[in-house]
Amino acid sequence: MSHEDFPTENPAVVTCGLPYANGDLHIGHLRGYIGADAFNRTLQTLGQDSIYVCGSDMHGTPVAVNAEQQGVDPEDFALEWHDQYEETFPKFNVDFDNYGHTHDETNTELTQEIVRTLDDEGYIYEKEIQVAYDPDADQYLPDRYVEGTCPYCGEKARGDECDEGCQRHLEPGEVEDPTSTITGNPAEYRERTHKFFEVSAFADFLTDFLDGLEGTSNARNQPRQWIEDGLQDWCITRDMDWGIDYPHGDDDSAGDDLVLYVWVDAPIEYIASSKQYAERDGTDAFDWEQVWKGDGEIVHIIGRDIIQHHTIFWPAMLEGAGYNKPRGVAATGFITINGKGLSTSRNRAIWAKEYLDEGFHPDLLRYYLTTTGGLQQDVDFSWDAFQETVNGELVGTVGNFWYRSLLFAYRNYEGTPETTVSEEVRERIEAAIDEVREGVNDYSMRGVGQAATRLAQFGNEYIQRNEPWKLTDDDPDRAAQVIRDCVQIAKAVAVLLEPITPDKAQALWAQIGEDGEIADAHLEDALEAPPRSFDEPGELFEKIEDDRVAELTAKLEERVATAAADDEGTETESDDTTGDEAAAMTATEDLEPLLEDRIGFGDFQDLDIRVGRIEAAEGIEGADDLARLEVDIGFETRQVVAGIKQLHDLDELPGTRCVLLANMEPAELFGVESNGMILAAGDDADLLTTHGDAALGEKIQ
RNA sequence: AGCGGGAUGGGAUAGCCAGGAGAUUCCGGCGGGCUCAUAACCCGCAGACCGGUAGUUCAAAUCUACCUCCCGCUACCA
Repeated sequence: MSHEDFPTENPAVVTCGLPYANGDLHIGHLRGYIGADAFNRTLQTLGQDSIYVCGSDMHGTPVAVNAEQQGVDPEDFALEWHDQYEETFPKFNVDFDNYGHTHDETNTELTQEIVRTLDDEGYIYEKEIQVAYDPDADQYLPDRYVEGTCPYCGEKARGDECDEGCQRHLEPGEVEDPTSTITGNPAEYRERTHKFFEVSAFADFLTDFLDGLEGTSNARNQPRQWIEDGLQDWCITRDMDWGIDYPHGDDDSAGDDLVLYVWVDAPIEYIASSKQYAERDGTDAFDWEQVWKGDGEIVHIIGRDIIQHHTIFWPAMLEGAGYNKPRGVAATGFITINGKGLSTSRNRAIWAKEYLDEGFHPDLLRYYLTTTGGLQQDVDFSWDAFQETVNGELVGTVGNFWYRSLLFAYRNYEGTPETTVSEEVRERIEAAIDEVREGVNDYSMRGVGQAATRLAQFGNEYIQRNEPWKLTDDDPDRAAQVIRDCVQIAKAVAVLLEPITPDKAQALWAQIGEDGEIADAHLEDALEAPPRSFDEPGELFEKIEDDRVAELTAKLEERVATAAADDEGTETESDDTTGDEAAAMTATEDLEPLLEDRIGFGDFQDLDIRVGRIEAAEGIEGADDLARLEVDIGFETRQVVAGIKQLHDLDELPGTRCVLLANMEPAELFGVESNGMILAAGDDADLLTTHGDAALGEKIQ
């Protein structure tokens, strides 16, 4: 089964994975939301009737537990994050038609209705399983909140997985000597009746479904294997208070305290949010039931960690409840920072708020995140690469073309020259429009962005090749023609780039004197003549300077290093299987506290630290600790005095590599001049050295 | 362990699904041009035997098998 290309006659719904109401947003999240936003905007420029909806994921154990730890109601806790998200998205031009949350009435009702239908259709059954229970806290413990001993390898294990030992998946009830991670007390097992959704009944359906599924290849291929391995039924209830209650039937004795597993109600928010939009907007404007129950185009853009939820559980639920299934699932890759995995606990991340606080325009990040790699690829973020993209493509190619064309047009014609677009340019723009169409149909936002950038590139080449500045006097007609073409290209670039950089495209739109919103423009408008006159244009993108990048990079690295140092302290704790926490605590307490005062990168740069090699070492007469060293730092050999006499065997030092602060003020100690400072750690003067091939004299940076 | 994704000039990235002239684009390097423009822009050059091995084919970066190295997933952890 293959789908008709976008745009279709049907309404479309685009969604992104729901943010889990439990923490700050970072660029890893943003990548998905921005990608989906750009996808939706592109569909709209194609003329597709399309909306973009999402909502906060409010339920689940992490929210419940974190709220409890803070002594607040889980709803209040989650709503606080929800509010923050809702405020943040517009700042990145992520324009949801509706943004709800899973705890609201619409979602609650819809979820219960769907579950009831699945129950009525016979897809849900009860089964007794062993569930850990904390008698002191008087509550059942979802798997992750139980720790104990792995029955297979004897290592410490979590309730669901032997994460430190044999990696085995553990069924409920398997962990030995269970303790509650909430109270630390021993837990006991109790038999509980839970509800299971018969996913296994949908194997054939899912196989067919995957055959026709559009999107990224990983979202199609991975689930196939799971189906082949045999689908297991899905436990869809939890022993918790926080969540959506299992809908009770009259004869139902089981699910008293049961709420639905968070992954049941989370994707239903896609439907609920669409419904809220339609009801707010009037069903005439958008028919949510057509999309979800009739002929509609449903596209989910998600992270690749939640593929199975969207390609197995979710379509099975939809099928079982008589709903329409997604047309496409696009699973994005991850974001890495400077080549290493993003880690929120280690503070290795670029936070949404942080990015904005640094004063960067959201469109820069939008462009970077959507065009740096394919949707499916992992994308590395570094301030260096960010600068390169912004300065090279947005400033140099797009911005410069926009500005030079419009400025020339303004100065010589006070707007658009009165002539028609040349055939060559019209065809080039049409080709770019086709590239956008192909891009979105291939779920390639990169392709969409590049179609626009390449058109700007053509514009630069075109204006250069025709040199209108030479023609204004010699051949005014020809000059007018060329500039007319350039203004058209500038307008076309704006239309094509709108899905990626909506703000900047709008600014250009205004500069060429167009009324209204460029977001309402269609691709074909790229070929429509711009208004006759416009005002003097301004520059839309500005360069990011090198020292700014250096500053940001240093800031990030310092932060990660600080977090890593903290982490090491805690890691010692958890790695220590004998559980000697007291020792670890003491070790940390002995350390000098970290300085609160931060220094700028400039301050760091003031330190000239070099790689050196100790050539000679001898004690200084009359001094207890001081030694006179000769250190080769490439350019020269320095004499330095260091307080390491009693801590090292001086005879063994020559030949040792070391690290020297070279621009230390000279000092005289015991009559010996010291011309630098050897770096060493702690009271034991553990000498710092290098571990690679750094040449003598190389700067530490 | 199984599975998924990746491995392309110094760096980064496209092409692979629909196999065909020694391969895209960006950054960097070298040389040139232009001066309308944000020291921008345009042109040219150098540079990769497309992770390894073996196949299929007239023809493979593109298909098949095996292998190596990264990243990730394996469902009652959102």
